[in-house]
Amino acid sequence: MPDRPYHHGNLRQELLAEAARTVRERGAGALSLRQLARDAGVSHAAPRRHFADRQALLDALAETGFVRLGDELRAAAEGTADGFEARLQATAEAYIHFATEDAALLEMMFASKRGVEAEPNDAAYRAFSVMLDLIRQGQESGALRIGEPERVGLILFATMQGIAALISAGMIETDGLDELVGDAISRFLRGSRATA
Amino acid sequence: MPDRPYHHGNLRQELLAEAARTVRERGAGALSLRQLARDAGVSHAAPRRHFADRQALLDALAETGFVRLGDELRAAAEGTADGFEARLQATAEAYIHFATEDAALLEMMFASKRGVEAEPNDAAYRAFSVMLDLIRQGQESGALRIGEPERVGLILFATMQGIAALISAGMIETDGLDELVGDAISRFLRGSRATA
DNA sequence: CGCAAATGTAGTCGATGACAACAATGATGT
DNA sequence: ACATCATTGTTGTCATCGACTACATTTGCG
Repeated sequence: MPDRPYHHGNLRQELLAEAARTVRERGAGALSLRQLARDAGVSHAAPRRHFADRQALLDALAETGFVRLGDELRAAAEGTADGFEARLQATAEAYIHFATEDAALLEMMFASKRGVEAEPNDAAYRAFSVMLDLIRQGQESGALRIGEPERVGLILFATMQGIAALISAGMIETDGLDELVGDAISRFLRGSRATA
Repeated sequence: MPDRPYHHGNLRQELLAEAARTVRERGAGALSLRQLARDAGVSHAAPRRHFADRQALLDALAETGFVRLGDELRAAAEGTADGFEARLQATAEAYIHFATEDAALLEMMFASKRGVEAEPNDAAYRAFSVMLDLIRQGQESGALRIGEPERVGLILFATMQGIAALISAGMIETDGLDELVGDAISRFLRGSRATA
């Protein structure tokens, strides 16, 4: 039986992966650096070599969350070829899917940014830019007419995030969920294609 | 100099008030039962008589938050006499005001409900019912035509909460905020008064 | 080969939440 | 009045945690 080598080799990644698991299953509050260390089979101080403190771990987790969210949104948007409205719908569903699968993570992602001004190149912005691109595309195709893309995208993003929050809060039954999302989207579309 | 009496007399309320202050200024994570006890001038175990554990304190705080949010929304909705759209606008502004003044609390409020199915009579629902009433009123006045009030109210609520989340996350500059909210509202209105 | 940086370990400190046993106070019924 | 009992507060303790320091092992580079 091979004793574990002195150097783990991939500790940072393993810590992040296990942390993501814990957050998904038991929430961010249940996350303990020492417990992560035990799970990974290293000493209690080892995580410190990779994360200056607990918050740094949470921030890194939030960052990977935004990356993944951006990827999933983009995949949904680009994996649907049937025109603007269908793409928008698919993207919204992807967002809601993420939000239901990883409610605690999503909450952390937003919490991690409180009190920090947004940098135009971070993962959060790249996730948002999927919306932006979508909006621009809709405007070119004529499905959308009103407003600067920045603002319209923000409103769209907010709508999705708001629905996600209400789901997390248990204020929306998961039954009629797709229908609700579809309704919100088409309402947004109707409101955005009339002339101002 | 009067020694503090053995019984504080109003510990629960004082703990909640001080906790609200701490959450507002330094976030929910910075809240410690022992620190609260010190602030109130009682022993470290005294809070336990009023809150079974830390989470119970947070839950109570969230509850009072929903009560206050409901009150403020209702005051805004009812304190504006100039017709449906203005009322809607005022309510939205009240929501955003709450969200900017008490970002961490609002986040807590939603987090506290995760994994619990909504009860139709709790404070969260009463806050939401302000929206509901507003929607019904709008439909009677003819300003809104589409959809069951429940669903439309949910979408409206989600839109506000979403904008609030983006503000907390620093993704929305506070400059053009009122304008953005107004835009979101009128977009929602346009989308909801066209025929389905 | 040797040295420095990276990575992991052991030990410690102060703070915390939870709990138990005990004390003071106040309310209630007679 | 007063005995009794629930309420509310106190002291003491424990396990856990995050943060920090000093030290050990490994890896990689010159």
